[in-house]
Amino acid sequence: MTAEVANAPETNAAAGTAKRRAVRSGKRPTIRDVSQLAGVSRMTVSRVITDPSLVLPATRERVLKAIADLGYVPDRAAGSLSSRKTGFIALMLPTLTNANFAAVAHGLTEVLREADFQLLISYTEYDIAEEERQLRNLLARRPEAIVLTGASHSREATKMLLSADIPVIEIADLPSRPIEHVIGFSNYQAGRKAARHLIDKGFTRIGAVGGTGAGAVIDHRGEERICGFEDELSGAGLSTDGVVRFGTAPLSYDHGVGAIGELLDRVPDTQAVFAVSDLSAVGVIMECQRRGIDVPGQLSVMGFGDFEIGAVINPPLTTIHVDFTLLGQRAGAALVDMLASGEPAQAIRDDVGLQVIERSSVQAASR
Amino acid sequence: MTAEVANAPETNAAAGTAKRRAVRSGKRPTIRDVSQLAGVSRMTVSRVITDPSLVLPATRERVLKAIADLGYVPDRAAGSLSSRKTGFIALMLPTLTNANFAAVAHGLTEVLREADFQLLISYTEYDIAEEERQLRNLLARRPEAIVLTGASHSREATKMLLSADIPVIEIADLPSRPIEHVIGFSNYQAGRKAARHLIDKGFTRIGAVGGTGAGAVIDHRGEERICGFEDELSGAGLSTDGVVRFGTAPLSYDHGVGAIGELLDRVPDTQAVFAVSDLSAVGVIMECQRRGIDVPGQLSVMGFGDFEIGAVINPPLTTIHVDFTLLGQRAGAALVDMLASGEPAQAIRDDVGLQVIERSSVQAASR
DNA sequence: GCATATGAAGTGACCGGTCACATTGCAAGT
DNA sequence: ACTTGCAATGTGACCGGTCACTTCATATGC
Repeated sequence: MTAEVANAPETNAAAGTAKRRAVRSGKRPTIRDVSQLAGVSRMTVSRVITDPSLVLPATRERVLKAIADLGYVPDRAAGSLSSRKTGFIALMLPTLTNANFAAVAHGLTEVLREADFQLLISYTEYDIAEEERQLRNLLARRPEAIVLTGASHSREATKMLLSADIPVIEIADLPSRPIEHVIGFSNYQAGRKAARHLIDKGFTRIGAVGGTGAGAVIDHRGEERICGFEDELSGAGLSTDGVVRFGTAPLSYDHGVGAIGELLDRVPDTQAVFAVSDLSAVGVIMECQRRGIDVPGQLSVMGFGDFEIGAVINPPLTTIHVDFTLLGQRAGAALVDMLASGEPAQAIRDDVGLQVIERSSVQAASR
Repeated sequence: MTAEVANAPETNAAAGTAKRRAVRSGKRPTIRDVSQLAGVSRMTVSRVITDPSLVLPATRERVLKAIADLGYVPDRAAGSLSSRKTGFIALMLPTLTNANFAAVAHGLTEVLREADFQLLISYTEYDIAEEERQLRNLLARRPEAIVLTGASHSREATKMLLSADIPVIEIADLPSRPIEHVIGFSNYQAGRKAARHLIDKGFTRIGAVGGTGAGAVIDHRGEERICGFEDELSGAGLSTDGVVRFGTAPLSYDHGVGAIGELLDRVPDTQAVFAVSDLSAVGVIMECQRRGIDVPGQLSVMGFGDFEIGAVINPPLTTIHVDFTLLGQRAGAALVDMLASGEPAQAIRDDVGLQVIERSSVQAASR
């Protein structure tokens, strides 16, 4: 027996029968088996599956019955080869262990499911070399389009993307030289906006915590936010001594815990901090509680990403919101359009924007 | 031009060339093009790709050069059809918006990447009907194995899984009648263990918060934990009045915020609460803070899942840890073994176990 | 009543690889 | 010198669908 059903030989009679049939016939039924059983040609079966309206109801029923009786499941690999349509959309993200990127995947799936596309998800762990490797694997599956986080790719990766000759959408950033389509927001502007917000609240000793920009594993988007933040600070004539780069991507709660320590060592009288990620910001707040530093009384804290946890903690976190689900949905909708109509789509550049969400972790400076 | 490069006509000279070549030749190069350019047969090219050791180094170099010159990327759909090996492993989860399930995906990928398998991820949103639909789509891609969250499937889904005739691994549960292999832990035992822990701390008025068991969208695993919890409570002669089923899956922070309100309305003098998910537990703690209820002074809180946030909040959350990453890795390793060796593997039943993590959100009852 | 349009179903080639087996050249064994 | 063995490469069929046509029957128009 190929596969024993442990502890439950009686599991399911019907299923058992199906199983035995599959084993007996030696292999899975093909479209040919179905056509013979239904007494029609293979093409008719194919039509029943791809566009039933092309087949007379009576015939259709016979075919459907044959399909059900045999437990036939079409082989998409064969179909893809012939029709040159795989129904795959490739998605490459830095990681799935990040609620916002997971939201992108959800948004995309939602839209693509209806159009019968299957997402091929890959992740790079923020590693550009890995991105190239994964990309090669993905392209071998002949996706009809590819969605990836934008802005920084290896030379070879860019080349592969271009010669793949399929729609390419970069998301979660707004690169100045996109490969083709872009649906995202400016991380640099997010940083500036954060700084502006804190400056407008009357703070003058303002810090920030982000990841280090060294090594192969870099969070470019986070770094861009930090750069924007620094520039805005400088532009306002304020010191950037409180901008701390600490630890490596992916940034999580721990990061904030460690980074705020370093920041306060450096600039003890800091009034407000921006963390490049809400997760890090939550870590900052928790560490402050532990140290007896009142947030926002003594230190205001601001994050980025509007993660769910930010709204729940005490004090609730002021942050910058980007609608990642929407971003995924827009990307999906754009792809469905492009792939349905002929190809020569105008290059898209879609900024989904940013929004400061004011909650109570930031409190205007007392004068 | 097929695809305009917005705002950056000068993007990348090399890439531009590749693009033009692809466009000029009209379509992607095939193994035939490579073989002609290299002056060898198609089979030799195929060998260079799948097992270079079969080809003389000199020949190999010529082929590799031809591949590079043409920018050839093999078509796995064609290869799959012929070799009857797709290199796909299907993974079906309730959602990706859950750190623990995402961890499973990560653990699996890690192991499978090395063996050159591509994960085909699908999620069901805790909906059994959707599971069936997704399963059908997945099976059409001819995965060589399938990994899914265990215990409850539709009749039709079970049938499809059995007749697919590929290894099936159920994870994140330990169904009494598994389909084939199981790598997981007992959610029911997790519930009992949680109750035991709180009872041992000396509490007598103990509550719990979980999701409702009604409707199509059910979190069976959470419900099992609640059942185990109830049983242990009853077994100890304690009341189960404080066991609250509230809201629907997926459970997050909000759930705890709402559910603790209902629980305290019902049983105001509750001493300790178990939440079926850490996320919900965090919500409970934050809501208590807001209401001025001291945790753990007035109310002890315990969660499940050992999510990162639990270690960071104040007070740190007592919880039950399950190593989901390990779970994914084990599943991956088992699959690699099965697929490498011949098939007739012994049915696996692997319990990765549970571990109570004591932190300070639970404090022994004062007598 | 007959040419023509239209809908339903069938035919054979083909998609791009890989399988099983055949062929070739050359070193080793007797 | 003549097998024998093996490594390197080639040959043609085939995987399971779908494409572009063709065929056939029936409905339609004049």
